[in-house]
Amino acid sequence: MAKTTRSSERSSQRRVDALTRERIVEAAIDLLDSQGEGGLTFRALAARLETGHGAIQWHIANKNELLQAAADAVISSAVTGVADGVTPPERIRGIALAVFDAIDAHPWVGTELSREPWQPAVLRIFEGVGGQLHALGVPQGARFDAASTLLNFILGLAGQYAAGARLIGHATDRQAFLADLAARWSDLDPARYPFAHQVAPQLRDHDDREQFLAGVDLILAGMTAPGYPGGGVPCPIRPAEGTTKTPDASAVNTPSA
Amino acid sequence: MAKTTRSSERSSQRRVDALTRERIVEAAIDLLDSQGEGGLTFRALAARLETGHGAIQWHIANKNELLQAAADAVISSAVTGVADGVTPPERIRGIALAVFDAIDAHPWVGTELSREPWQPAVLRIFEGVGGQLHALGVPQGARFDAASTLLNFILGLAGQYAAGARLIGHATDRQAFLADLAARWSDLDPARYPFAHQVAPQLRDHDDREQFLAGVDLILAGMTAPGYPGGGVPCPIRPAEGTTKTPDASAVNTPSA
DNA sequence: ACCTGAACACCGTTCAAGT
DNA sequence: ACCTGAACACCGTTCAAGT
Repeated sequence: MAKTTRSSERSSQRRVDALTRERIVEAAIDLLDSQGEGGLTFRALAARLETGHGAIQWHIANKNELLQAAADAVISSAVTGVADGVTPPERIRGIALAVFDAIDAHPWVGTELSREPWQPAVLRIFEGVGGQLHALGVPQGARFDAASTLLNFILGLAGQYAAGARLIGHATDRQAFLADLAARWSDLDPARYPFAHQVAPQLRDHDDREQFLAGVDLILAGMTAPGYPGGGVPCPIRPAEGTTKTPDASAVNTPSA
Repeated sequence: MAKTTRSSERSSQRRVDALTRERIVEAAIDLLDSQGEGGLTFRALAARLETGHGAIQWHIANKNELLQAAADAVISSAVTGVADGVTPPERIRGIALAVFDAIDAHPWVGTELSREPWQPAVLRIFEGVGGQLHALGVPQGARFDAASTLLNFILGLAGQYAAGARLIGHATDRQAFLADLAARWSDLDPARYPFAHQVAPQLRDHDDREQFLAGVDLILAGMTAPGYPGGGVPCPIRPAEGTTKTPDASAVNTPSA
């Protein structure tokens, strides 16, 4: 063992705070959390890591790569923590809520997710929800569309929620922000905006997290509804006992043709 | 009439190409369409309008306001063109597709919609879909959540689709882009990413517009599914005859308490 | 009221030069 | 291989000064 760790020994003989990709991403997350989305610049990052900004760009090519790496670190740890061994709809809800809570804690993640398609973090979410559709009873031909629907809903909320957080500071300001927005909706011409005018009171008092979960449930309900492909089968939101076990990879990958 | 048009006569006596908010927004849209999202700068706009960039910022305070105005102009004209007098689900589909097509023609609109919550353009979409929910049979208490779900789905796709368009040039490149992405999904470790690995072929051949419509239909199906509030009532996607007329504003605004 | 253009305070990225 | 720091080519925004 002493022999095999030669290279890691050598790296540990450098300055303890050697500049690594990992440390850069970590510092970027700290900076984004504490200073907001505008707070991440190569110069600020360089100051925090006590180096030049050119040094950072030797490890990470550009800002896009840095943001994707930071978002993936947050989403990866959020999705990994979701309880396993529950029913498929429960797992989908769990993943969705984990993403929501991650964005709530790190609003810049929401901006980043909705900014770049199919970045690693987005793929994780797609896989997380898509992997449950087989066990949920959605037929092979409809799974891609169904997963895409859930993903786009999650990303849509991610963007909106992040934008809201960007606008207001946090928590307490939210009440005032919603009250102000609800007042503006209430003042809208009922002839031109009857719906917005009508739901203004609900806007003021609603809980984003609950509304998000309601959206997930609505889409889950649609997947098993009569009229949707694969819907109408004797499989309500909760699958029949005995089918809740997550199928192994080989079963999932059985070609459908 | 000659007397009442005095002020408009006076303004028409100015240079024909007087700098107005309208002309600025129009030029901004042209610039965004032709040069892409990065093409809109106050300097480029000033050059095109043959003035200084300070002059523009006298009419429009900042870039955010300019982008919102441009997006609203596009969405407004798109939503206005949707056929009236059809069934509620048909109208929701029509509005959703109008938004999709507008983003397809002006990808920067997708970026802008997903960037800022409750800007005028977003409110138009929200009203457009939300206004159909009553006639669709969604009970009062569930309408806000339902409209929000549809809206977030649309905005999620808006952001992703715009990001895709930002990445690739247009049309023909799309085939290559999807083929490349599908190949990468296919190469993913089936043990870690079974779902993405499995749907890779579908990703390569899918049509974004059809998938978008499938998502709208899935959510519509959920609204009338058993298990969802108001679902299970004898009201399939198409409401019973005689209830399809859009209720007038006073009926819609009846307080529910 | 409307427009000008210089000045300010930033950005991300590049790159020759060092160790 | 890894890091430095100056230089480049931009931004949006502000603002005293004009007409």
